[in-house]
Amino acid sequence: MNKPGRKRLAAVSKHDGLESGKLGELHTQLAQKLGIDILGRKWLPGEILPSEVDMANTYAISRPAVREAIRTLAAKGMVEPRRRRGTCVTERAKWNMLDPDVLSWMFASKPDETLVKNLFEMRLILEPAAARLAAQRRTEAHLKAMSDALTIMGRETLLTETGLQADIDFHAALMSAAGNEQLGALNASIGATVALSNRYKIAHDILGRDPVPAHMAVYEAILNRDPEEAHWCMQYLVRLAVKDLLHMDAIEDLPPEAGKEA
Amino acid sequence: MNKPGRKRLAAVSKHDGLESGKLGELHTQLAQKLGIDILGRKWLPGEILPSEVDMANTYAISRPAVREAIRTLAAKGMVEPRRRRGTCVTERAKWNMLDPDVLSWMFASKPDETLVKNLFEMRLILEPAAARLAAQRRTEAHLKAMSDALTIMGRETLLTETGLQADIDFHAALMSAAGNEQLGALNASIGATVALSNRYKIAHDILGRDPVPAHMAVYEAILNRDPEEAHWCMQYLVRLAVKDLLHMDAIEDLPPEAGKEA
DNA sequence: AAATTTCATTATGTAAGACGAATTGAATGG
DNA sequence: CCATTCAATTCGTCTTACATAATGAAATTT
Repeated sequence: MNKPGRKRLAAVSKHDGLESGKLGELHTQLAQKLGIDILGRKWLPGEILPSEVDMANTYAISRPAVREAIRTLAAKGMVEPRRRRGTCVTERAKWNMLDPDVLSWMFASKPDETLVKNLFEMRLILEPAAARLAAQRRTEAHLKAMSDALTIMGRETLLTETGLQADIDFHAALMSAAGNEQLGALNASIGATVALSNRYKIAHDILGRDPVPAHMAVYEAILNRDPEEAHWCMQYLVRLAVKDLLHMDAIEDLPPEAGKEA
Repeated sequence: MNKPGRKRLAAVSKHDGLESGKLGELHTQLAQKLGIDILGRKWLPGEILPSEVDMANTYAISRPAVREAIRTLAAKGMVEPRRRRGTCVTERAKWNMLDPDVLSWMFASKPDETLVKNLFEMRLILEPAAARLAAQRRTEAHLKAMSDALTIMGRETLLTETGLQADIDFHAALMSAAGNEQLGALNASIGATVALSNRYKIAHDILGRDPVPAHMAVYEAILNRDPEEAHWCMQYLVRLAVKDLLHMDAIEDLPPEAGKEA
């Protein structure tokens, strides 16, 4: 089966090899390619990937480079190398679906609507709770970070890269203010959603409503140490994003808005 | 500075080298050791780890092994190798605090009470919401998995390894029934907490109350497709665990129980 | 004939040595 | 004093070789 004729060349093989341009290290490129392929169901759980030497030949890179790529995927729970058997794709339940890399690979492989809905569902559960905690635990530094982000958002809108980053920073500062490192680890996924929804709006030219007021309301509730208000305002904010992005008034199966009226 | 005298020997260096016994691969051992050290604050964010060759000499292993270990840590966001600068420990906010390995390293480095509190705080936010979703999305397969787990729990109690596993399985089945893959990725952390609290109880010989009734209540609410009831019952269940493990009636800063009476 | 043991195969795990490339920092020159 | 150049350091990569363990088939024994 294996054609032994094809000698490994200088890492520049136009059609199936990896680019040697400014795309990062080789092992990173391969990890990315494999990750995207696995998430895109080109390799299914339980299947065995080609052996390291095969891959090295296929992509015209060295075996250590292949191994490091596999090591990366293994660290994210996606593959499991074992002697003599080869490297096996693990069951989906073991994958770190919230890892920033894995998330980006998911977006790259299939911009699935389910993924977006799942992420917003998660935000709708987490962020209001985080806001509630933040209202009670925030320090001056957190307030300043959030306030600064709001200022930039107001000045730059979401059309500029810095404005978009400010939006992300706002949510990051809030998660940090919640004072729970483990909860804070979910910020990466939230940031991805924020970026996604904003980029979508820009791409489809739906400037829509000004995002600052809703953020400001959250900020003030946290400033005033009002947990309930913070919770409600954040829920409102996320629901707005859902409405804009998914054209849904609410995510099914999640409880409707709390008692308060808009 | 470098002492060139010490030649790298056959991977068995009693005092500072890595064991060559049945502790897994060398790169895994090193990743583990470095991970624990970093989480234990022996290396602080911003600091540069020893160069790859230095480490290879120190632990009497090969450079590829060192590199694979570093690759593992990099995949979890804990270090960032760069040419000429060396491998730098990243800021804590970038670490995947919910990664199973990272969690286990945290437990190994410092059984911090804050960590336990953080994890239960997260459970108290996530699991009731997940139960609510599960009540609306569960399939027969999910019900069977949960029911089976309950049966085993009732038979084995939490004193046996299988009984403990059944408890974990119950929560895993519930998270799966919630029908959100991203949310489901948090199950690893929840499982760690469940295991932790049960092992703690066994170690301190607090058999305490029978855990089955509370679980059964959650199960029945999900069986009956009653989201509110499921939410409440799960919140009650987690609160019980908090009370047993942390001797606290409630986690501060989180809202008190809903309207219902026990 | 069935079960056990043995052994060769195969893929990952590890080692050693060399070179490439990029970035940092110091030395040099304007 | 600033800019440029250059050299040293460290990660990134390649190559080759051997070790190790697990698999499956063959051979032996019961």
